[in-house]
Amino acid sequence: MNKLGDLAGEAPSSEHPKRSRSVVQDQVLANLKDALMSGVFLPGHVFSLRKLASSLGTSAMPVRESLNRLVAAHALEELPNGSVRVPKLSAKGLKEIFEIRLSIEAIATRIACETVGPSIVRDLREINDALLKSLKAMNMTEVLRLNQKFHFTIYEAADSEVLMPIIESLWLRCGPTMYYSFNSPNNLWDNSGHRLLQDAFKKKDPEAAQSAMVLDIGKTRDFLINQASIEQKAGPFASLGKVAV
Amino acid sequence: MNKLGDLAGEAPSSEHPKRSRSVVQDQVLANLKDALMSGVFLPGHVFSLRKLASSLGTSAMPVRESLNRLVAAHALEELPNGSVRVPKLSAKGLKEIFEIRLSIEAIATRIACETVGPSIVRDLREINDALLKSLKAMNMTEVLRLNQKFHFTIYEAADSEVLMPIIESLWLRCGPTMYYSFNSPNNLWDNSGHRLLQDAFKKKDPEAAQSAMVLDIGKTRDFLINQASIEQKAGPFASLGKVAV
DNA sequence: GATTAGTTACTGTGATCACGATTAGGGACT
DNA sequence: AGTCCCTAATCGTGATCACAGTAACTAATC
Repeated sequence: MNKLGDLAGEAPSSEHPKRSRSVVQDQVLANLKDALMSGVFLPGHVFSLRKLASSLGTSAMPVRESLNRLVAAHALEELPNGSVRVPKLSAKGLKEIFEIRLSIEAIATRIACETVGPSIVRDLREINDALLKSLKAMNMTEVLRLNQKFHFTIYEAADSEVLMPIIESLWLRCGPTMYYSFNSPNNLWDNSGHRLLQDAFKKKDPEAAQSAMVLDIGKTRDFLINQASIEQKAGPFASLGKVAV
Repeated sequence: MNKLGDLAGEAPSSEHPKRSRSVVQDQVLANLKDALMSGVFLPGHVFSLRKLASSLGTSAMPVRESLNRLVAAHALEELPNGSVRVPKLSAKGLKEIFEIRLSIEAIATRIACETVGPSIVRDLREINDALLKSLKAMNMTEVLRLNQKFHFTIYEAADSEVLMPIIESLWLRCGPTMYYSFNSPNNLWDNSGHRLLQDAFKKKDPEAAQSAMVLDIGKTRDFLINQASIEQKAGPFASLGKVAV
């Protein structure tokens, strides 16, 4: 499973590629973030600095700094020997994260609904239409990607440099687990939250938008908690072996 | 301004110092965090990798990783040329941070009051007594340190790996500005919030504790916002530079 | 055949260097 | 005296290396 993304696929032994500024580290970081959100790495996966570097076609330095940033954002956790891995969320930790997500994303939703223009209504509808189509095709990877896009379209509208990093960190933390759980068979996605959200933004009703977001996240949380208790043996919450990179 | 702390002051050219594991980076990071919270660096201060390294008696590597982590936590911000500096908070940014602090720390306070044992009452009283003493002596550095200890005693009691990193990040972001503002002459510290908090924990009343915390943070916010408008010319709120991503 | 000891490969860490870009400073010319 | 250009110092970045600790694997011994 080489090459996480389409990062400059040249051989490491080639001559100096034209790099203007620190694009390398940014690309590596973006790649890793995307991979985490998309469920490329399972919870518990341990990263190897040199292997990751060579698989990305770069040296260890940019990977070191990227992993360091993800550790600082608690998207990855540090092992006693200094290695980093994708955290295995306990049921308690998962519940905590969603508790905070409820509060923070509710605030962001209210602010967004208070300040944003009407163009967001169309954006949200388009995203949700695509989501429903992917849901019908049972393409859960795409469903999760579009769900993320739906939520972040709202949060970006809040235009807060304080809220956004917190929300991103929370999503990075529960992303791997979410991906894992929503790939299970008995998965029925409830779209009522998204509908209520669109209605609230159409009517520019911040209170309604806020409670709709609380409802939407609450449903996701309940599903995940339920899955956690089902998959307690083989799921990402138990001891699962490492996955080759 | 050499030597932030008492970090291994040996000459870099000496023989191998006995280092068991990655204590160096941890010490550097702890030093920088402490310095930020204590107001050693003013908002706008630009860091130089090599100078910081030599002033700390180490090489560039541990400093690089520490600064990187602080950037990831938004405690420092990245300039277009890759240098990092202490952010100059705009009045809007400061207001946002305190808005989130109100929500997050209120939750942490409620959880703490619900779960923690009675020993916290004594701890809080001791800290607040020392705070009042330092206040009488007009030792504002000590007051700020004890205020931080008071708050974090509560937050640590909530025992959450989700809330604590968020709270720490928020304090790191507004720390330099707080230190700067509270060193001003016309500063009267209102201790009523701390008193109400202690009462609430004594009676184990989570709701009262939560609203007392909201009150306490709100008072600090109002004072800071007021200071911001006073010092609009020369203070840390002056012409806010671009905010790099 | 099971256990233990020894060796080998691999881990992150810290230090150092080359590179390109940016910046500040000084000198010369108008 | 003011302005402009050139140079030198400094910046972060990416690559590479030595080191110490650890984990795993192999081989020898009981």
